[in-house]
Amino acid sequence: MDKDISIAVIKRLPRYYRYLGDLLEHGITRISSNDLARRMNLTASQIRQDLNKFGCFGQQGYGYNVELLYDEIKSILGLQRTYNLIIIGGGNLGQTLANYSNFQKRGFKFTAIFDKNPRLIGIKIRGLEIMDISGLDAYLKNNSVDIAVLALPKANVSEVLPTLIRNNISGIWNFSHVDLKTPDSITVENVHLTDSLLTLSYRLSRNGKDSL
Amino acid sequence: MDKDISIAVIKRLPRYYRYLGDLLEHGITRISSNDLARRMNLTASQIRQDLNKFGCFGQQGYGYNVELLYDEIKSILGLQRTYNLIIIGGGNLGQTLANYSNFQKRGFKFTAIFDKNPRLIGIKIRGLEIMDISGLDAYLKNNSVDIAVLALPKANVSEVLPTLIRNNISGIWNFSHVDLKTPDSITVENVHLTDSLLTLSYRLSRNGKDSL
DNA sequence: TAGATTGTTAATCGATTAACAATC
DNA sequence: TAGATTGTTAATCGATTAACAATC
Repeated sequence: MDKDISIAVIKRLPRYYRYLGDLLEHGITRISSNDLARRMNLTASQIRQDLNKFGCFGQQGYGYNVELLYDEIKSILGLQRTYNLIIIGGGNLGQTLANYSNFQKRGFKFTAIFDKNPRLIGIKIRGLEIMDISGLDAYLKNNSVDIAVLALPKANVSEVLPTLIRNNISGIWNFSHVDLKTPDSITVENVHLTDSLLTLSYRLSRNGKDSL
Repeated sequence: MDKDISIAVIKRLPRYYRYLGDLLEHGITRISSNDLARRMNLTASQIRQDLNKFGCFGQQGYGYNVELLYDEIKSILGLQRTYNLIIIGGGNLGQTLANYSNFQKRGFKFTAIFDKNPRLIGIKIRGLEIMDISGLDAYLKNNSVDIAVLALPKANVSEVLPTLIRNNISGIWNFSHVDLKTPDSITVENVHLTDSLLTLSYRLSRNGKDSL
């Protein structure tokens, strides 16, 4: 359980997890770093280096036990527990995320949706009623919330961010197209869709497939 | 117009573009690498290195002209032209993306949406009627399409990917939770929401704010 | 002119790859 | 045992930071 794992490694972890899950589904019980590297388009060296940041999960002459490694990475990713999430912004994106079952399956539970638009308040999404944003502060005080999902226009972020900070939210999954200024105690993960699209157009106009 | 721009640099370009746009909006006409670095939480050195990969946009003793630099980066990102996009998958996510006006504003035009679900076919999203996926091949042959947006379950990707490849699509914006196997001529940009969320839970469970 | 700030070279830092002894 | 493959150290490669001469 080392400290100072680089971001590059962290970003590869979910991908390892995904590939190991696929292997499991296909009934493959063992895998060598070499074989996994070929499938994932990495080097075997890199895989062994990455995994050894967290422990010795393999066995010389054998490789890695898929199920064991899968469980280890699951635990490394913090998936042994569940998380309570609230969605700020009940528009298209907020509703789409609330409807997406894959998150729930992995232990991320949406417990509330907030919006300030009276037309949206009261609508039910997957059994969750969109609540008035004015109740956010009280909700945070009375419920255990781990992650706030920001799915609202960037112009409105400043209206809710102070409330989240004041209530010591642990994590923010930010879909708004701004970089948030938050205290160090809050972990922010950004999904900037527009940035992603511009990266694509850059590469299209240069015609290089320097993927990922 | 160098070759071999690293992915790290490419990923910073949209962020430069965004910050410069903000500066423009605030009527700021010049900026030094130092000032921009402070705002963006980068080093001045890195900014100058990044920009000089593409040209000499600054002036000693003065800094950078915001509008000029903004336009340069716009052009570097390939935003001097428009792109035609089709969305494969007319579910929640596909509809959300079609509704999102920011993309249109930057020159990304959605020209069609496809699905195989009879319940969705015929529904209009922003004036776009969801079409039967069986018409995809013909559509690609008769229309100029730059980017296909994959907003469908991973299980269904294999049903449409061959058609896209056969018709020489230039770019794929992939929201499906699989890594695509495509020829080098196709540029793929992945948005793996689940991976992003797992990255967040990893960091939450480790409690380190090694942001980005 | 003097001060500011770039473009660019050199130094440092970190991440990836290669190599190999240890060992299952 | 012999072969395979890990864990780990060393070598390489690339990206970031520092420094500074050039110059507006």
